[in-house]
Amino acid sequence: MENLHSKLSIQINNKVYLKDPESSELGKLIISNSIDLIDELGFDEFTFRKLAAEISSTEASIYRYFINKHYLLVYLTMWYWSWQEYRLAISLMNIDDAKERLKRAVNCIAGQIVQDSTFSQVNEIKLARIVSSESDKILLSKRIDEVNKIGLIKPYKDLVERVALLITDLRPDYKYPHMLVSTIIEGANHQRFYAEHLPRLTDVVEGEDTVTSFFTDIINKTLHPDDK
Amino acid sequence: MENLHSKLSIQINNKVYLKDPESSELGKLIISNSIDLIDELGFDEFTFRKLAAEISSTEASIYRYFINKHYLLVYLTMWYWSWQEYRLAISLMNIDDAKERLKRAVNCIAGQIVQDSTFSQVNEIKLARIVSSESDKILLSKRIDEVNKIGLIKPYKDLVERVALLITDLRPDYKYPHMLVSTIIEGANHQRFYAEHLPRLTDVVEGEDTVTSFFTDIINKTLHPDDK
DNA sequence: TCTATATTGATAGTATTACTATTATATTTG
DNA sequence: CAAATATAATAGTAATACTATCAATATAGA
Repeated sequence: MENLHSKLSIQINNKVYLKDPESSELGKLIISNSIDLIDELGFDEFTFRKLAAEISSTEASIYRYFINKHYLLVYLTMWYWSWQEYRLAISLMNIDDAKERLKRAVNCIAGQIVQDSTFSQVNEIKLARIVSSESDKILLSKRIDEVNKIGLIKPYKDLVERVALLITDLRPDYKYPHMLVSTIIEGANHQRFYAEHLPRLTDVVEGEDTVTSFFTDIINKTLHPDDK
Repeated sequence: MENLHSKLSIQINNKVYLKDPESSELGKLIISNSIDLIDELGFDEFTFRKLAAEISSTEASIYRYFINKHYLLVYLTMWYWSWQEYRLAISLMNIDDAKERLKRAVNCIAGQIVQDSTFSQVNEIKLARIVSSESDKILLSKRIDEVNKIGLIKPYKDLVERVALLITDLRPDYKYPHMLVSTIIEGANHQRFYAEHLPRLTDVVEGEDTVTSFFTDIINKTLHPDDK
């Protein structure tokens, strides 16, 4: 991806934080170090106390930014989905062919993440790993209705919608575009995790991006014009 | 499903518990009430203290059965996958046609759960809901390697393997049978949850089992003989 | 430059959780 | 009936998830 030299920042719904972490040095430290720590410890073992120690600050200071660690995770996850939508938009720019657009979209949502230097305090590789293993704690949690009501799932729904539209462009009569997209996004995350820890649940082959091939194959066959 | 009058019980790897909960009345109370409570509160809010209060026992007594609540969840989840494999075996009994066998398998793993009266202390509908929203806390957790090493994921891997074999029977050259099956099982769980809480991620239609139709459609098209 | 305001740090405290330990009392089994 | 076992009752600890208070410092506006 080409470097966009203008200063970009991803806008996040202000209901997720008490004070915008992008607005101060401490806030930026909270974001970048929480990504490191959650990736290292897992979300359950991650605490504001440990984070405070890491950045030589205090629990109380962190609580001025986020009401609790669940909302910090929501923030990170929202950032990630918004960033994915931005990546997708870039990847589709100036591409007109519907088939090619969809192919690129699948690569975007199912493919492996590489570091993006546009956003300095975010390590996208670690963040992708976090979203991969922890985002179900948001999407499938008992708090989902509360979080959804104030609009915090919007970035994810927007991403799904955008790719679903590409499917509808190509095959207007396909009945399950949203289910297909959300299944691919989450399935890809799971499969990548399993490849490392539970290979018997997968068919990954060393040195190949089997996950992308698998979902590309599904998309191709499921939206095959012969089956209209 | 016909009632099997013989006393069946699902065998669970004894490394998941300290004392077999099936071996005593208290143990059975722990299982049945933990299902009720986790379904009601969600796993994060569920504690051994609350469970103890519910069954008029004590935390210490529960700790004699399970070293912690994570392992109790593993127990419940293992039980569920083993039960699913049993259901599948029953559903395939005396059916010879490979296509029909696969179709039935997909209905089993993606379809809606109904109560099974064979196992009295387990409410399968609630348990299915728990597995649906909480099992990722096992499969995607930092403890997965430890849990996997002692064989506690075997029931799930066996279930996936069994269905994957049906796919291979039908299409020996299909390259991703395990990924397809694990994606369907987990995807179906997620989609059912979204249907209730985040319908924009789905294409569910009131009164239809859209989830099963969606995955059946994927299976049919993905394994379509014309694409060989 | 002075002052008001906002931000952070330092410290302390509370309720709850996730356990462990000890002892007493039933209950079962041999 | 004695011995072993299971459970209840109670207590206690370290860690977590916060909340509250106040002092120090930086900043911004008049």
